[in-house]
Amino acid sequence: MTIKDVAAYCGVSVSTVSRVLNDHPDVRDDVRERVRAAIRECNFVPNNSARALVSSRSTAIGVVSRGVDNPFLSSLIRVLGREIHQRGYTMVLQQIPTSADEVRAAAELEREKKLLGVIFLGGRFNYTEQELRQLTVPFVCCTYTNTFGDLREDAYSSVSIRDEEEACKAVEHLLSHGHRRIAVLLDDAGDSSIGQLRFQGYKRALEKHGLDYDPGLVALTGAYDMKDAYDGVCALIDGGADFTALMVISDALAMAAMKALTDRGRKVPEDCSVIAIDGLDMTNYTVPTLTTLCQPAAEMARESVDMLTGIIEGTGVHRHKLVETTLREGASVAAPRR
Amino acid sequence: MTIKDVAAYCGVSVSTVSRVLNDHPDVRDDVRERVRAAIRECNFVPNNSARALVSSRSTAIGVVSRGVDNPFLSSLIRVLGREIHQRGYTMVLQQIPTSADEVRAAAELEREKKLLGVIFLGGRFNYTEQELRQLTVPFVCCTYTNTFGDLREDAYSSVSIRDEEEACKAVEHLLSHGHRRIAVLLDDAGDSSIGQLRFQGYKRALEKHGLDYDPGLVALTGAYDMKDAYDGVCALIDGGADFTALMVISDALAMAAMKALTDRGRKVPEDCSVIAIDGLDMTNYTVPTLTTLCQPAAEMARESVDMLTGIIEGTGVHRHKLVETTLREGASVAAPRR
DNA sequence: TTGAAAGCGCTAACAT
DNA sequence: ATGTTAGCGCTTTCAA
Repeated sequence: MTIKDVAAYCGVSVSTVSRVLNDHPDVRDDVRERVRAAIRECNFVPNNSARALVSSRSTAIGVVSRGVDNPFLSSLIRVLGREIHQRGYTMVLQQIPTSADEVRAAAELEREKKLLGVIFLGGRFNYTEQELRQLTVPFVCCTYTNTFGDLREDAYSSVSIRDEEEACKAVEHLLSHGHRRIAVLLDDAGDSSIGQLRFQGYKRALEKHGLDYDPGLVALTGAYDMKDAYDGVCALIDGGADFTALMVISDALAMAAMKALTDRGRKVPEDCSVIAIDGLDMTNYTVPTLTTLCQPAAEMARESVDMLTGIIEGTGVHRHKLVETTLREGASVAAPRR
Repeated sequence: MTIKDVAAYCGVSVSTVSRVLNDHPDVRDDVRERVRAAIRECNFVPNNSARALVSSRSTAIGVVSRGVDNPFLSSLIRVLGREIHQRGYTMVLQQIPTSADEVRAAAELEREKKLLGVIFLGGRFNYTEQELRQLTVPFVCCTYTNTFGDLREDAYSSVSIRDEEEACKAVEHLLSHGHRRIAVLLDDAGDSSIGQLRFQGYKRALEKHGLDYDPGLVALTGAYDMKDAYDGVCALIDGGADFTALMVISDALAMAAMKALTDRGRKVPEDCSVIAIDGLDMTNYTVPTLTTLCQPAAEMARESVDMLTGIIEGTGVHRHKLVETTLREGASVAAPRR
């Protein structure tokens, strides 16, 4: 069933059907109705590939998100959708597995959907100029910046928190409560990841306050996974590690960590304080409520869209915005007992 | 930058470039290398719209999931991806907002990606034959069935749990522990939703065991939302409702419910037991661990793909598979104190 | 207000 | 082994 069949079905030309499809004014009302009826009766659904192939301009902004089940990214996507729509653009969302290549995905999407620009979510930290040449539209990295790549600063935009600094702040929050033996839980997924940056922040905080870094206080998870996090913390405890507080690199892993502590007979926060970074809505509902540094998702989404539309419309230039987290005091941090 | 440009760039014809792109054997090795180099140097990325438009057959199976942040669906998607890939097909994932029309989305995707079939996740319960005629390929509803629509049974496949019966089982689990005053938490999103079916199950369990249905023991959430669930349970308690156990229609809402109970000074399970339906991995990590009826996500995914590929390959017919949940005993259910 | 016709970028016969 | 060419379904001039 094509536009041609519909045209034949109601005795008009394909251009007329096309006009109806695209709400062009130059169609007589009765003809318009006749075509509409035909479309309905034939269950005709236009082929977007063909449309995209031929139509020159679009209003599409691509959002390429790596990781299907990262809840922080999900909340970001929701706000992005709203912001993009508000500015009169259309969001084309592409979620890809963590193992996939987001740049390639974006490049293909750019051609398929005639994108005006791309917003990357949860991508890698080490893009090269070479690989980004696949893209011919402007892009912004949301939640991260190209720390380890060789991109020129004026070649893209980014919105992110200072991961290292914020992790340092998290540890300092624990320090300010009197903790001195502070453990850390992180994923050892890759070397150029958010986890590593936050781990650096952990070490810097210790150093800054004259504490020794003790590798025996590091719990590693093989993957970014709650079971692994749970096991990691259990192993730490079972190994006899002596700590009164735990810094976790993300809210999701912190949930598993609190469970491990509880199951091993350590009350949170009495026996062990826990702090994390992210600020998921969900961790408002853990018992106890998680204390965490919230990333300003709404602000990050707004900034990303602002920057991108600025460049698309020629009114802005590439920038790199750093946003601040906000401490959300739950009930998972207290002074150490001893 | 098109295939034509690449062809010109290295002095061959477009067909040769096309052959290289599609790994056709009939290209001399040195030519193949030359073309590959050109593709790299030109940062050429093929236009999938054009490819899809012209190529007749594909191996694509569409997965259309309504609801970006339903964690149960996320886990399903992961398994579906694996299963589809294993059978030599390609998964084309489309996640759409709850407000969107999944049938229309699927129909557009069908044409764009030349789908062989569609798997719907989290869709509506009331499809009409008429609207489904937009689709010209077979489809299966995963996690639900067309309870309220007029689809003929042999027009589609489905894999789901018996929502009403399972909810009934959940309540009976509470009854078996000696509970008699059992409250329920549900979303009043729509009338034809999973929530309603499970609510029916709640009422049936009471009836079956000679207990009166008390509207005063129903907590409603406006939306499917943790904050609403939390407020709903608080309102129930503050209103003086007298109950020793709570049945929640989903794991996510149960997390919020347990938090509300805890915040209002009711210990789970000592003062109030909680049971839910879903079996998210995450609720293994709540404190206390949630007792819940687990939907067999892996089995559901496998069955869905089996059914669909069976029909695609002509070796199967449309069926409606009902799967059983498994009780995962956490620590959120105990005998009532009084 | 309508229709005819030229492509959009690509694949797949068909020729060579 | 490589090139030529006819479309895929649609939008968009341009003419009528």
